[in-house]
Amino acid sequence: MELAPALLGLRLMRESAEGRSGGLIVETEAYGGPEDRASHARAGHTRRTAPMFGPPGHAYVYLIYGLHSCLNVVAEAEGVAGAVLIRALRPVLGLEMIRARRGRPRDADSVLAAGPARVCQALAVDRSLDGHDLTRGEALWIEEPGGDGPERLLTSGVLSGRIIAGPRIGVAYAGEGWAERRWRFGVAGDPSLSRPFPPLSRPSPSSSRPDGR
DNA sequence: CATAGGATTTGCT
DNA sequence: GCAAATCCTATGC
Repeated sequence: MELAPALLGLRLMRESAEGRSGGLIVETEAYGGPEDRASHARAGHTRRTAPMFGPPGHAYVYLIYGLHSCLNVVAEAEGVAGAVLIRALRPVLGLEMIRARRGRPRDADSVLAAGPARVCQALAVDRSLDGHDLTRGEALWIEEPGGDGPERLLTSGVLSGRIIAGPRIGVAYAGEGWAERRWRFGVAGDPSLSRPFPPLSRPSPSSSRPDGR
């Protein structure tokens, strides 16, 4: 859980035959172990979820709806299930490449990786990278954003106080309070968020319907 | 062994 | 706003 907000502002990098591309992590979601009814690990240690129980800092990449890949960073010590879904990036490197992979020439740069499956398509991440070590700086890795440019605006100092939390997306089925937990984190106001965060509201019976979808 | 459904995106109504 | 696309895991008989 602590890892999810900590990843905000870091750079996710990809090196492939086409060259290097990457972006700043601006939205994440935390998933727990078997006790978390919204987590893939709810079914325990299976072939598919094995990376979630593996060493931290490795990737857990799965296929959803038969066509989209999603990337997680394994979060807990080996043997303990937990992972952080990368829900959105702000693209900063290899824009041409990213645009070509996405195949949507008319989209604004900011939305090219605004969504967990878009992140994977933008950086050409698929299940061949399932279990990949993200700490070694090869093929796919996470690093501190150095240098200058717009990235500096997202480094930790400025970032603190700009992190917002909300309920996780698409887990209404979980019930028992797991669906309501605010384990989705994002950089407030960032143009690359996958969708808005619901306003933090006092229960006002008649007026609103804080949906989340 | 059969089947239901999903941590999503897109395009059309 | 709604449904399709499409694979594979998990679950139940």
